[in-house]
Amino acid sequence: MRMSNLFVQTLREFPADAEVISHKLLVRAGYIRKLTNGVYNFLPLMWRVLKKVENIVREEMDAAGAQELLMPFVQPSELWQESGRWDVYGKELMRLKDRHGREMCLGPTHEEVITSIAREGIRSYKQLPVNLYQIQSKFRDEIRPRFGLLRGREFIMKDAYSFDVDEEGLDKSYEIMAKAYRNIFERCGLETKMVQSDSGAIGGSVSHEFMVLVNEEAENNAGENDVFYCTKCGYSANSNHAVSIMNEVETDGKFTKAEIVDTPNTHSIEELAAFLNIPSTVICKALIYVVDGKYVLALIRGDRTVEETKLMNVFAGNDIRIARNDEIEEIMNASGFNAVAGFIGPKGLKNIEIVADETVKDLKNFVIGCNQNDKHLVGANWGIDVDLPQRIADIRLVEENDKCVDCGAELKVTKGIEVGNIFKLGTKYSKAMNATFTDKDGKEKPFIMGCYGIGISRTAAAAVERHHDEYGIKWPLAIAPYTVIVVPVSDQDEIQMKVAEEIYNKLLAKNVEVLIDDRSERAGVKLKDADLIGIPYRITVGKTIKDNLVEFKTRANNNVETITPDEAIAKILSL
RNA sequence: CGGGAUGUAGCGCAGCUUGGUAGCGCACUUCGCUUGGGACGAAGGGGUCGCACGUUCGAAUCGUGUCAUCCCGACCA
Repeated sequence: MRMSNLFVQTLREFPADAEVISHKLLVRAGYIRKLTNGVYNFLPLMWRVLKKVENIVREEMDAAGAQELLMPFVQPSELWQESGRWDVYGKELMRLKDRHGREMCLGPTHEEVITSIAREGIRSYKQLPVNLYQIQSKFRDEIRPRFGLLRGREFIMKDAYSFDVDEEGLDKSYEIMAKAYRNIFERCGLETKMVQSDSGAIGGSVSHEFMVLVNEEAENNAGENDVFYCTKCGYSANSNHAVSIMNEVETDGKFTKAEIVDTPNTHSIEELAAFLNIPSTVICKALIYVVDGKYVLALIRGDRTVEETKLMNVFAGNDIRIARNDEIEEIMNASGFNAVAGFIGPKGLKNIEIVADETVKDLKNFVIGCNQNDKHLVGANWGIDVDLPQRIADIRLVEENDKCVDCGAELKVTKGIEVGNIFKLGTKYSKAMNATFTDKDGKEKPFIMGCYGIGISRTAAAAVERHHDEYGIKWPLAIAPYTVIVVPVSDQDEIQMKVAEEIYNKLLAKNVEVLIDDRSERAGVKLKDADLIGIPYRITVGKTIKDNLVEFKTRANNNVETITPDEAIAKILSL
């Protein structure tokens, strides 16, 4: 391709509305252009990159025995009613009505559709196992789209679904996918970590995410997830799922008798601890949440943080948020109190589910809210002054330097970009949608399902996050839009142009994806653009051509060699 | 959904306080000159100042509303 013909517009400056580096660079280098909030045009260079990623995904999925198909982007509400998700998916599901008033939605994922395909097409265990996948645009009406391609509303995704006769088969399918995913990301030039994760709204039991770890110190860190990992064994998990063994702390408050004391204006644990001159570890914190519209009181040790996903899962919920002040008022009124946040306790509260984190079990002579403003109960003990809730669970966020549950070594945290995930769905959808097959024993059984996603556009953006420098993108070879760019320094120089054209034509003849910068621009412009766009290799034909030498630059490490044109061609052909 | 900010040419911005009919840099067109790290000169083209209503002789500028975009928060009581 000739640069003079290539549809690309590089910008001298970064776009004002971009925050993270992949977004800034992809816009500035002319790969993408925003159409509206969270929705982007993929321009020719970007489309080449996306096709590269797609093809790697295709090859590995096909090699793993999966079969590609394509399902509709618009789906009828009836299927979602069947699975039960029409009412629980929330506002992320883009709903619309057709001209007859029938409710439809834009597909955010395709469990329902694939399940309907399976129940019509698969009758016998002899047809199993099977794994079907597609690569397609998805739409999720995100609360807050951001970070360019990393969290858009419309994005390209590969979603695969496996069907097995039993759990054993699912385990096998799951393993095959995990292996395929490792191959895919490795081929894309991305180092990933497979971490345990919450299974979320999709449902099911076991799930893992593939995270591209990003540098904690990087400015405008694009990693939206916290990943806890063991420094010794292989344990790693998303913060919404991570567990740990905690370090020992002081849990005896040493208050000799239980009494209600004045604690004016101590709205936070820090203020309360400072006022009473005690460590936060002898305070029992009480937080009111709303899970699927129902009130929940969560108790946790004062130095610890509630992990909302874990809390939500205790109640098998779909939605969780902290209660608003007016809701707290409502609860208090219903129980005959008037305390505000900061002074809440479990004792005497009505019509509320109470759950305690494991951290509060061992508290002795501790401090806890008593539903009276500006007062706390000190010297409290479970069973004497306050009842220990029936429901005790791990609802806490793991912290750095907690210990690994598998080996006892220290846990560390890092930021990650989730580029893929794999789920064991089990029979969640097949049962709900009555999707069954006839097994060997002649009985009807629901399919045992798994689902497996890869964000194609996000993977490309993550590659930019990981591979760039101050001058621009450094595409990994496998997903670069072009392999090499030939740059004649001066289009006035006949010899330079002639040699550049020769190199270009020889590479073209060998089916190399090659660009030639034949524009009548000054050298600086052409070289800056080549760096910005991030083509892995550059062959620069300049003055030294009179000695039959060109410059060969490797963008990944910015190494420069001076070699002959034939040597340069040979290097490219040997890649 | 709450809080903050911003909407002026394709991109990045100034002008607004103190109303008088729009400007700068990049990009674009033509000519000249230049060609190893985003040159230079000359001449051009391009904007209902997000939109609506209001105040005024007169609104990019003041007021009200609305839409859009970006950031922060969705949180530890």
